[in-house]
Amino acid sequence: MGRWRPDARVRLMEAALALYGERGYDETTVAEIAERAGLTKRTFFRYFADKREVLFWGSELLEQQMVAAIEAAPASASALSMIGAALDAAAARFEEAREFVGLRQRIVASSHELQERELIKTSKLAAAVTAALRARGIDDDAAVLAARMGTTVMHFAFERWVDDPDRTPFQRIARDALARLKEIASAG
Amino acid sequence: MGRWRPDARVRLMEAALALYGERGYDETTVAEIAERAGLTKRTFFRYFADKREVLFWGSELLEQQMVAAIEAAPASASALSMIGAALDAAAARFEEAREFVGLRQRIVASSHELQERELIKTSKLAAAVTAALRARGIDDDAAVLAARMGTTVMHFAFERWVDDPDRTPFQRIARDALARLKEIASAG
DNA sequence: GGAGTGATGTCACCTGGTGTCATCACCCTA
DNA sequence: TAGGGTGATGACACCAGGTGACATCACTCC
Repeated sequence: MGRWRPDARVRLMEAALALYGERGYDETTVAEIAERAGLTKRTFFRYFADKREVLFWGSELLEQQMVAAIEAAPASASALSMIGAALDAAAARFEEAREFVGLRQRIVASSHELQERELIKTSKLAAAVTAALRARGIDDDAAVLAARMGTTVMHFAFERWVDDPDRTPFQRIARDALARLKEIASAG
Repeated sequence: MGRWRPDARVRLMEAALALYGERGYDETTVAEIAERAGLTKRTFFRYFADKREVLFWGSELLEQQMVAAIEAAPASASALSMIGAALDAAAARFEEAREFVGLRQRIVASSHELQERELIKTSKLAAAVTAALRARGIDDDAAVLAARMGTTVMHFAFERWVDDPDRTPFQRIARDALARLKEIASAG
């Protein structure tokens, strides 16, 4: 076997992405992924907690960048304008990996199990954003609510962005969505 | 065995709730639940799609009642005021089953797997609310965003409500939270 | 060149989940 | 009142995800 060959994690990710894409998530076996990567089922589970997690590697990076954007916002910024900055950071990350993100999204959308995992990742992201907002002096309740509005807008914009034939930049879609959300909230 | 004894589904639910509460979700086996209910593992899976689903029986009812509240809202109502009505409906449901809801919540909070399932149920609820808003003439984007704001507020209020020593009514907590959300959105 | 170390393989095992068929309780009808 | 039909359940075999324990290999460093 490919013992000791480097990049086991990356090989496993690529194998999983390929197989999930080719024949579907449910129809793919962990043993098959491992075989394609020249490894063993046991080794797969040493790198990824479960069969789903392999698709969400890198979500911490998005989280970190959004948090960093909030930390870097001007002192006078309101909660929602810091959310706007975080969304800009997300935009940069999405744009730079557009095709990967698109494939990944199609796979996730095809499986109930994967959507569950996606939702809890979003929830974790919201928690991180909440903490970042609190660190910037936003009070607890407002931090929670603003962070959730942020992930709502991100999710909404993401869905529009991934299969937009015009390839409108994520940043623009997200900004419009955020503006729309404010409008709806104010009109109530 | 208790063949033919009625209420198999209810017996399974009660057994599951009891065992999850006593010894934890992960430490409970489906075979054990079935045994406690006087049934078989195979029968458990005839009533519930999986080990998690047994805790979410009745979530369709909440959905229906919130949708009904939107359908019954006055013609002049804004998207967010219809969300308010839906939250009132949710409040009624929560209050009438407070202790069950609390136990269930503690169990869900203890397990990652169960939180995932909870999140996808919330997402399904948001989709139903979105459809109801659209049926009331709210445009697509606004319906999606308002519905998500609604589940955000519901979730936020729910967390405060379940372990509030003062037993403040859910309705009041939710209304305050909705007001707070509007305030944050407007201040941005 | 040999000891140590960390990544991998091997194997056994548990549990969630499903397909298939037998079996039982109950109802209906002659 | 016997017998057939029907739907719920049991029994059994099986697959895949996931884990613990231990052996084994490649590589490094002395």
